[in-house]
Amino acid sequence: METCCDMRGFLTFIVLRLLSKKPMSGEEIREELKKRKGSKPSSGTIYPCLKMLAENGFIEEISRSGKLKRYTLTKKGQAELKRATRQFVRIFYDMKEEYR
Amino acid sequence: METCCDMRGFLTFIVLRLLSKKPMSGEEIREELKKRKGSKPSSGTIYPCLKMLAENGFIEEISRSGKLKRYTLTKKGQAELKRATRQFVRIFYDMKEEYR
DNA sequence: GTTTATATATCGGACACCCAACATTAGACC
DNA sequence: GGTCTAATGTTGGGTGTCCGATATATAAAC
Repeated sequence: METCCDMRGFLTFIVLRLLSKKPMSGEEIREELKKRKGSKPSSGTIYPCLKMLAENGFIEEISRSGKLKRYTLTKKGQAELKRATRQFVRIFYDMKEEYR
Repeated sequence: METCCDMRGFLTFIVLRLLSKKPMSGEEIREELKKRKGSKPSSGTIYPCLKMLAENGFIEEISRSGKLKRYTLTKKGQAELKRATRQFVRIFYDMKEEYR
């Protein structure tokens, strides 16, 4: 094994973050993740994730343009993102120095 | 479900980060994680993790004081941490604003 | 309306992550 | 040496995360 730290497990957090900035569709989120991570999550990853978030009231469909189904955060989703962000900062507060 | 984003999957990354700053033992790492996350990883979590990292040459035992077995990063571990940190920053570059 | 392309959705399974419980080791103290 | 305590180590299993393959829906092009 040449690498560790594959950084799984933050997909829902990243999705909430992206949707908090602007409404996005599954495809748009996949594209954004490709830019950031280098690899595009499969459709079998992103749509179940969106479905789960919607079913639990964190996000909701806001518009449909063409085939694109865009989501945005609900109040509950905003609260969850806030909570998760606090947690994130508590864990990684010393990452600050890495951003430059 | 009231929360999502449980932020699993970053344990090895966090461990490498901690060990890059100073040698630490399993117990010391558990304590530090309790401070940051609020919950202490179980011994069945931390020791297999350290074992895996050691077996793959990312960390090595550096000293033994009392029962404490302290580890530090190897060259390979430093390289992996650097790679993972780049990845992390690429994904979360826009978290910058959250640190204040 | 048929074909084509693209976005969305579902399903099964592989693997990773972590915990709880239990077992072992090593030093401290007598 | 014997006992106690704390750190380390091991095992089994539950759950989460993600992928690849497959299926469906939608709109555009013709």
